[in-house]
Formats: sequence, C-alpha cells, structure tokens
Amino acid sequence: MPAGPTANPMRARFRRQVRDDVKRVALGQLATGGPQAISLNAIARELGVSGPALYRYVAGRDELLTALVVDAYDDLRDALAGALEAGAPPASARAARPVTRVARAYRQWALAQPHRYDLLFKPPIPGYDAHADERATAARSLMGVLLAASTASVPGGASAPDAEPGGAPPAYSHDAVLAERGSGSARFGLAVSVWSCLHGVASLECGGSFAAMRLDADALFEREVQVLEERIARSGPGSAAPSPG
Amino acid sequence: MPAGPTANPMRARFRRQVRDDVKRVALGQLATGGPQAISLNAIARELGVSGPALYRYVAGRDELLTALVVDAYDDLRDALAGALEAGAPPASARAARPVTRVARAYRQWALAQPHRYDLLFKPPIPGYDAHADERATAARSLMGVLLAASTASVPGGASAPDAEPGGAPPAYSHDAVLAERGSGSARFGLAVSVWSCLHGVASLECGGSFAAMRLDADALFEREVQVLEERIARSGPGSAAPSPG
DNA sequence: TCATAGTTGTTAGAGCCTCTAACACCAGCA
DNA sequence: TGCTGGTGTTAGAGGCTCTAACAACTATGA
Repeated sequence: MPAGPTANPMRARFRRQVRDDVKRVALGQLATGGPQAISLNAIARELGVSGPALYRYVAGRDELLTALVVDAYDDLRDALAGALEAGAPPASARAARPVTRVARAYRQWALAQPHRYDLLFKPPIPGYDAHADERATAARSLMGVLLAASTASVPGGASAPDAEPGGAPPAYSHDAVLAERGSGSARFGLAVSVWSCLHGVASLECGGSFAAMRLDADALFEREVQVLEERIARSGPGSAAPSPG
Repeated sequence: MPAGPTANPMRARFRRQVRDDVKRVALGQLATGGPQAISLNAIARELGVSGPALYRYVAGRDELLTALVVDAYDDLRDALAGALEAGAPPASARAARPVTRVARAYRQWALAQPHRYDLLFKPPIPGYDAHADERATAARSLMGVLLAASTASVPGGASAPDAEPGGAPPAYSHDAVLAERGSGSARFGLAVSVWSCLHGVASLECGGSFAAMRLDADALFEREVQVLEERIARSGPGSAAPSPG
C-alpha cells in the first residue's frame, strides 16, 4: 500500500473508487450477516480479485470497519439534515416539528440497516482505542444536526447562532458544536437527551426486543417522540437548566 | 455430546460445572476483547483441554453465545430486582424512588461489563433467528422487574396485582408480564418507555459516545432519571393513556 | 527508445479459527 | 468378561487474516 496520496490523479481516483467498491461489498455482507460476516477474502472474491490484493487499498479488516463506521455516521447525519431541512419554514404549514421530523428519519435509517446502525455504538476494546478520534469527530458531526433540530423545536428559540436569513435551521458546524458543548448550554444538554431517547427506542427495535414482545413499535415510537417534543416545549427559552458537560 | 440429560446424577453435575467453566472463561474473553475474542479453541487451552473436547459440552460457538445472552439477561434482572427490593417499604425513608434505584443499578451493571451488555441488543441475522425464543423469554423476564419498578414509582399506584402483604414491590412473574402486555395497559407502556430511556443512556455511555464529547455522564444520567420519574408521576393512576401493544 | 521507479497484481504460507471424523480409554453393569 | 455410553485424543478439511516474495504493468525521464 502506498504511504501517501499518489501523485498521479488518475491513480488516485482509481484507488478511491476501488476503496468504495470494497466498502460497498462490505456493506452488503454487513446487512445480510452482521459484522462477523465481513470478510476481506470474500470481498476480494466478489470483486474478482484474489485475496491479498485488497491490502493495497485497505490496511486491514479493522481499518475497513472503522471506515464503515465513519461513513455510517456521515450518512446518518446527512439523512437527518435532509429531514430537518425538508420542513424548514418555506414548507407546508402541516409539516411536523423539527425534532419529530428528525426523529422519524433517525428511526427509519436505523431500521433500514440495523447492523450498520448497531456498528455505531459498539463499546471500544479496553486498552485498544484505535481510530477513536475519527469516530468521535463523526459523532460530533451527527450531534450538530440533533443540536440544530432541538434548537429549532424550542418555541421562540428557533434561531441559532448561525441561522441563515431564510429561516432554515442551521446544521451546526463542527466548531459550533464544540463551542456549544463547552458553554455547557441547556441547548446542548437537550440535544443529548434527544439523542439518548432516539437511540434507546431505535436500538431496542433494531435488536428485536419490541418484536419479541409483540409491541406496536410505530405507536411506541410516536409516543416517545411526542413526550420528547413536550419536554422540549417545557424547557422553553426561559428555563435555563444547566447541561452536564 | 449426549442427546438428553445424563442418567447418572454425578455425570450430570460434572457436565453442568464444565459448562459453567466454559462460560466463565468466555465471559473473560468477552470483557477483554469483545465478542470477536470469544474462541472455543482458546477456552479449551485455558481449561487445559484440547480443542474439540469442548464440543462435548457446547454445541458450538453460536450456542455458547446465546447461552451467554440468556445468562446476562438473568443476571441483569437479578441485579435490578435486588436494587428494587433494597428500598422496599421497610427501608430507610431516604431511599430513592423505585425507578431511580433500578435505573442506577441498570447503569452500573452495563458500565461494569459493556460488551456483555451490548451483547443483549445485537440485531438478529435476517432469516436466521436461532434461539430467538430463549432470548425473548429472558427479555420478558427482565421486563418484569422494570414493570414492577414503574408500577411502584407511580404515586398511589404502588400495589400491583400480586403485591405481597409486606409491601415489597413484586417482581412480576413471567405470566403476569404477558398478561399485562396483553391488556395493553398504560403500566406496561410506561415500563417499556423506562427501558428505552435507560437503554439509550446506558448504551451511549457504554459505546463511549459521551466520553468522546467529554460529557459528564453522571449528571446526564441523573437528569434523565429525574425526567423519567417526573413523567411517571404525571402519568398517575388517574391518567389512562393506552399503551402500544 | 529504453531503463528505472512506483504501483498493483499474483502465489505460497504461517498461524489462527470452527467443526467433523475416527479412534482410544475408562466406568459401570449384565 | 464383554458391552455400552461418556469422554478425551489426534488428524484434517476448509475458512479466515495478514505477510513475504515475486511478476507485470505504467509513467516518466535520460
């Protein structure tokens, strides 16, 4: 595997595309057989190439896994951002509130690819936190959208620091997320609470726990989102409960 | 591996103990290296026996994994039940409310063994739901304790169908859990909400998401539990929001 | 035009894993 | 004494990850 980025731009593009192919096949394996089913050998076979060739493009199985995690975070973030923008002010008045929209998108994303979703929350191996930084960065990026959504759902507090004139809720930039956390604002705490709640419901449903009890997951989810929105409404711009952090 | 239970009771006891040894070593591997680190070969080595010998006691790696899952559910349930009983009426008046006690025990159990906790919520492999029944039964058993705790935390609604005269909150029996779900009661819905919330926070913390953002997980958790208790208090015995089911 | 350096593929193989097959041993019992 | 069932062994098939050594191809500069 070449150390740095190849000088030749054609080569660079080629390398990028092969890497994407590898990840695409890996995603398929992940979907059908879980993380255990991801095998570099099998990927190579499917790509019509023989075994060790892949090591020119991927450092190893672990590196591939973390790449999948980072991609998943980004993909989920984009999905949520899309749902958030889809109902921004110049939209139908009947559009659901921001957090509700984002929550539904979150659940749908998780349900559509449960193993990929599950991958995001695997506990790290103690004493071996490889790639922890990349994961953390991607997670903060996701938090940015949740932060924007929670802020937009607070009645009277819809406009955030860098809101655009058009009124669309801003997807918080990475730096803004850091600043918001640092300030220990209630906004950030609320966003974390939203994430916890969404993750709890989505993860249990993905894991099959609801199905095992024959629960109506749709109704359950909608009720939780409703509770969440009420909680956000209660914690209006006046209340200033300090956020942990 | 012998098909049925061995006739000889000495043999049976021995078999059970060896199986426990296997699971004990597997738990160690799980704690230090995650599920991927669980290896029958390595377990055999550690037990001073050679490879295939373990197949006399364990059908295979998958079966061992599900056994670990079921055991974990039972262990977690016992921990929660202990926390629930620890503050039952003939206890200090300063004891926290039932759901708060159970919530703290839940979090501590998960944090003490993150990979074991994570194991409980792995999405099943599509089209291959081996041992789904055992898992579901164990999960319902866990729900029983959460149901008892939620019920006990509702002001004025502390006594449950089969409450003991002493006033100790009952750990719902398996049948009672099924009946309660079937009735579509608000109690059951509340218990599921409690579980979702607890799982959301515990899972995110186990996965390192909070640490990645330098959040104060203690404060965050306590606040969520507080919100949960308030929600339970609001949904007093009067309100009868139907539960999904 | 040709040599050279860098990139990308190949096969061979070490070492791990799961799990099966075939065989040896040993206790209890008719 | 010989049989049976439980338990261990080794051998081995087939999979995996990943490294090493080598062949081929490509772009570039003399």
